[in-house]
Amino acid sequence: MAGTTDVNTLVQECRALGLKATENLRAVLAALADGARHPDVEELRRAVEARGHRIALASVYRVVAQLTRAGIVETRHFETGKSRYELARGQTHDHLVDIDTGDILDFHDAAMDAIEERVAAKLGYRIVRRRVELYAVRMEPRASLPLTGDGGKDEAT
Amino acid sequence: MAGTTDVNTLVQECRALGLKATENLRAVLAALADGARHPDVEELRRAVEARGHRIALASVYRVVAQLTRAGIVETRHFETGKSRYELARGQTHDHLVDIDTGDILDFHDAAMDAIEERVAAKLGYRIVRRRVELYAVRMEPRASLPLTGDGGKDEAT
DNA sequence: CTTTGTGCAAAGAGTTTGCATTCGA
DNA sequence: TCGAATGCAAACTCTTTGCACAAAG
Repeated sequence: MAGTTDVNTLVQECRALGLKATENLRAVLAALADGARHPDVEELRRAVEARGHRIALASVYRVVAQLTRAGIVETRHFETGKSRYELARGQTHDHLVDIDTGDILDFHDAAMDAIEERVAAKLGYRIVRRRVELYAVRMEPRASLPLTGDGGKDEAT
Repeated sequence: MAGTTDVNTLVQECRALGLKATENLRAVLAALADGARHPDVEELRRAVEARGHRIALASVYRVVAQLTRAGIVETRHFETGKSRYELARGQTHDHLVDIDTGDILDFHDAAMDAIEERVAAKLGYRIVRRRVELYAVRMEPRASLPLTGDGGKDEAT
């Protein structure tokens, strides 16, 4: 897992794709690799500057756009009006947004994919990309259920 | 189904909720009831003005916001950057977006709902709202499959 | 008559872009 | 050196808001 998010590896990928390994690029990748999971531009800029490197907001936009085109970053549009970014780990995944805290959990469920494909096929379509977002609240823990040790059971990363 | 989208009925609902039955409200409801399925503000304004009633863009925003609060309209945020609006028919439903044409098909699948709930429960959550969008392309029709009669099979309205 | 809705223009948020300068290969 | 990347500010798109006026109940 640490290898997947290794910054140097990501920079290599970028260079292989013809991008210049600039300080901005490195810093954005580093911030995405071990910062908050789904930062927006401002958070990303703060994360980069927290690493001691100044960057203009416009450059953050340009770098993430570039990385998105390269397939290294995914741009998400939740219902907040602003875009959020995350490293594209190979595994595609969906999101569950905790309405109360704003936390975003990643998950993946093969059966869900299968059903979606079946539904699309019935309509005569082949799925190219999907967006599944579950907006939810924590369930009241029942006394009979364990409280800890399963909260992050299916979460990615 | 025709009864559900009857404008007078919708206006009654609005009045019952304390909204004033203004010309703008009526015209927007009428445009939503029998115009394009998922108009954005501009399209909605054009549809209203095509009915011979002038309306300011700001008023379209205000009317749809009001109707959304009232639960009569649903505001959708696809990946285009602009909001789209539709009448909230009782049945909640998901969307399949035709990448090539921009067409939006509505569908609903109980099994999909069930799986989503199961996944959320496994993470310790109860779903409040969900957003499922499938971005897809038309399948090449195989010679062995019927061409007509199933394209719109599961579509709502 | 009072409350709510309306139009217009201005403001706001998020994002993109033109241009001169800097930097990586 | 040369093309790509950067910073800055201005521009752009979508949406909201303040205010004076009009209309609904």
